[in-house]
Formats: sequence, structure tokens, C-alpha cells
Amino acid sequence: MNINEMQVCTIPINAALDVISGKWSYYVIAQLCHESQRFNQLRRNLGDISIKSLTDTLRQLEKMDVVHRKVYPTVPVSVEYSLTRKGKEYGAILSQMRLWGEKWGAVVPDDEEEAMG
Amino acid sequence: MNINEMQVCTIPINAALDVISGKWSYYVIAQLCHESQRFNQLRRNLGDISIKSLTDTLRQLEKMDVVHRKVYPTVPVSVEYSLTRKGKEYGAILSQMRLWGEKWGAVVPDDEEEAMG
DNA sequence: CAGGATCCAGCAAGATACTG
DNA sequence: CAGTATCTTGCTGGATCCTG
Repeated sequence: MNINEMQVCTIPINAALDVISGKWSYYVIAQLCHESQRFNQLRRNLGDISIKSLTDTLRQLEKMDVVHRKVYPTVPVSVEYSLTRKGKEYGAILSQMRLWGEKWGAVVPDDEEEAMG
Repeated sequence: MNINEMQVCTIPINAALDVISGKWSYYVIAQLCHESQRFNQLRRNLGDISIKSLTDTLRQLEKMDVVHRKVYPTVPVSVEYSLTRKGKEYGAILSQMRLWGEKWGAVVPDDEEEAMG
């Protein structure tokens, strides 16, 4: 990889990084990956997230078309959040993270690294 | 994916997320992916990063065994930073991010999403 | 039920000055 | 050259109160 290639990579990679930049982004995506959920349902499942943090996270993910917001005009209204196709395909990144994390999650001594240069 | 699987996933995925959680983490890794570099060399290539931000980022990546720090006892000393094997294999995640970013980076209208549910 | 608005704390990150 | 130490700032995220 040369320096020019790197600059080219940066734009799409930053787009991917933006998605999980928020503290709760990953947890929200993981929840919606499990199943579509309504606001308070999501909130309960996420444990100690504040209302503001959840709405902020959802709005941001919505703007990126990772999460879809559907309003049902009941009384009172109910809102269902789900992953878009774009959001579902983000799973490929999370899978790769999982693989890496399972292999390297625990810190290993650096001895072998020295040898391989 | 059920809820229990998700909990299991969370640990390794968080390990992967920690690596690029810092503002400059990705850029440092990208630079070192390009080639091993010394401190000020890295700093110049990163443009407007502060000394503190760079040292903080490097220390953190070092603690995670993603980056290796090698000191050459010259006068004055020179220090070379490089990716460990763990760090190099992080490239698989970045590649996946690149693929996703190239496909979905631009925001697309949500019409099709509606239809597919 | 699903938020909007406002205020505030805490931490990441930048600026600056100094050092082996 | 490669940092450390200290101070300051800006932004994220949480707490609280209020609303259609």
C-alpha cells in the first residue's frame, strides 16, 4: 500500500468508522440486528442508556441510513427502529471484528514479534 | 443471532473497537501499515497532530500490542514504530470497512428499504 | 409512548513550555 | 530526536424537566 492508496482508502473507511464512533452505536446496531424494536423497548434492552444518548445515537444512524425509523400513527404513537440494508451489511465489518477479537483479544507477549521484524 | 450470542460477540468486538476508538488511531495505523516510521516522521506525515495526541495514541496502541516500539541507542536516540502481527492482521477489518464504505459511503434514498421491510 | 430542550460534568484532545 | 508535564478547551454523553 503506497501513500496515495492510503488517501483513497481513508474516505470510505472514515464512512465506516463514523457509524460506530458513538459510545452506544455498536450496542444499538447489535440490538437491531437481533430484532426491530421500539424506542423504550430498545432503551430497556440497553440497560443504562439515557434518553438523550439513545435519541442522539438513533438520529445519527438514521442520517447515515443505517437505521430506519418507522412511525405507527397509533395513540399514543409507536415508533419502530430497524436496520436498513446498509445497516445489515455493516455486519460484515462486525464479523471481521469478532474474528480478530477472538484471535487477538487477549494481550500476548511480544517476543515472537521481535523475531519476525 | 439471539441475545446470548450478542453478549458473547460483544467482548471480542469491543476489543477490536478499542483499537480505533481514538481520533488518530486509524491514521497512525494506516501510516505504519505503509511503512515503519520514527516519531517525528510519523508526526510530519500526520499533518496537524499534536505531540501529546501522537504519544497518547502510540502508547495506547502499544499497550494493546498493535504497535511495536523499538529504541535505537543512537545520539540522540531514535525510536521506530511498526505494526505487530496483531496490528497487521487488523488490516482485515480495515479492508472490510473499505469495501463497505466504497459501496455505501454515499447516502442513498431510503425508498428501496421501505419495500424490503 | 417517544421524544425535545436545557444545563452540566468528565474526558479526550490541543497548546505551551520544558527535558534527557 | 523523542518525548514529559501542565494547563486549557471542546465536545460527548448524562441528568433533569417538559411536551405532543
